[in-house]
Amino acid sequence: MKLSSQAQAFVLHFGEMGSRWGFNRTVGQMFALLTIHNEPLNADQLAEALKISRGNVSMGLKELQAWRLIELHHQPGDRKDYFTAAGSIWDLARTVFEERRKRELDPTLTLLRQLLLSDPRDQQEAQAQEKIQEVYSLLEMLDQFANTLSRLDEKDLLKLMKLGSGLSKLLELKSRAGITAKKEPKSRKK
Amino acid sequence: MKLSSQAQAFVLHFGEMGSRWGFNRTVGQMFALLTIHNEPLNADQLAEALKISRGNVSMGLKELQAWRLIELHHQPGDRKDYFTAAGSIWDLARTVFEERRKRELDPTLTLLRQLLLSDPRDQQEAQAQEKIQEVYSLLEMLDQFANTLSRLDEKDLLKLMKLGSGLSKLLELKSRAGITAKKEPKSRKK
DNA sequence: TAGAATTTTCAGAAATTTCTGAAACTTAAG
DNA sequence: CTTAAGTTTCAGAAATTTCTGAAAATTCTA
Repeated sequence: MKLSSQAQAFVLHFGEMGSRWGFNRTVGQMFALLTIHNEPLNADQLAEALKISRGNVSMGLKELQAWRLIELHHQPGDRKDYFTAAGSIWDLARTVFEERRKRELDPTLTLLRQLLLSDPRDQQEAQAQEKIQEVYSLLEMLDQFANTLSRLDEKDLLKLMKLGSGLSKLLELKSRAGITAKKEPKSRKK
Repeated sequence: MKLSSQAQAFVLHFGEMGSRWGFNRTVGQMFALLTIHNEPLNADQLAEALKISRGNVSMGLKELQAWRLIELHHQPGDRKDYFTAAGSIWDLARTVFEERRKRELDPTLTLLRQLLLSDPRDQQEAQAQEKIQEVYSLLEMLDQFANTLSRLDEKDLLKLMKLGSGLSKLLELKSRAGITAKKEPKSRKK
């Protein structure tokens, strides 16, 4: 396994960025490598290509599986486990997005929900709780929105992201849309 | 400065989540505290409330300023620097969003752009570059979209996030919208 | 069932990040 | 000026995270 300088740079960069994206350097590198490499790779190949220990590869693969970013394959007549990136670039991006939502939002929502249960003992606490409520409402909405985006199919997602400044125009339209939509009985069922 | 157990929990949690959101524990705590506390706080108060060193507070404040999340105030007749969260919860969320986009996307886009310049030497490299192109296109679009969202005013943003499953319906409408919009000359100027 | 091939685990080493606190620096007041 | 109040800096200590590699566990083959 020799990496072209292109691949090398790509892999190293993803290693560096890894921490910002939620995993550590070697996990980032492994993911990057599995992403640009078309053929499945086994643990030894990864260890060799990235010059890291076999044990580290094993842990990294476990983590990438927890992220649902890679999948296991087998080559006929070979007992080794081979891995590839799980799906297209789009699939991967979507998965990262969903996983990050889970990890970055859910625990906070749970805590805030809890904090909002008990009622404030004094003025001071009342004000704090108000703020907590604001933070909660916002994060809750964000979470819902992220959810909505996750559910869009690729076509719609693409359409949405390509809208650019057309988005606000579309939103303006929105209030009228309900009416407009009703006015257009286009297709009945389905 | 004594924190209610509510505030305590809020602050500690933001400390723990900090790393996932892009800053370290104490910076997360400082930010949380400035967010729920309505009055401006000075460095000594922060250090005392969070039981961390004065030096650490100074560094943390610098970082929060780099994130544009806090602002400096002065109390008449007091030479100390006082800080508050910069704006409403919405403002803060928006700022975090923008800063994260900068830190998580921009460096990668820059690198990938660069990698795409040189042309592949062999089959292997060609395939890798294809993948890199795919990743680039996706991240570029994501970046644009994040940009678009950042520019929306609060009203529109709220509308959009509240759409839920209405979003895909609105998108369906989109193709027709261009026409519809032109057909409605509603208001001329302003 | 033995043993060979492969993967996983995990204690401690190495690397990295965060934090402290004393000293240096800055600014305003007297 | 000189001094006092306040802030920043930064070397090294402490804490945390990551990584290694040998041993244990698992799985397949014969």
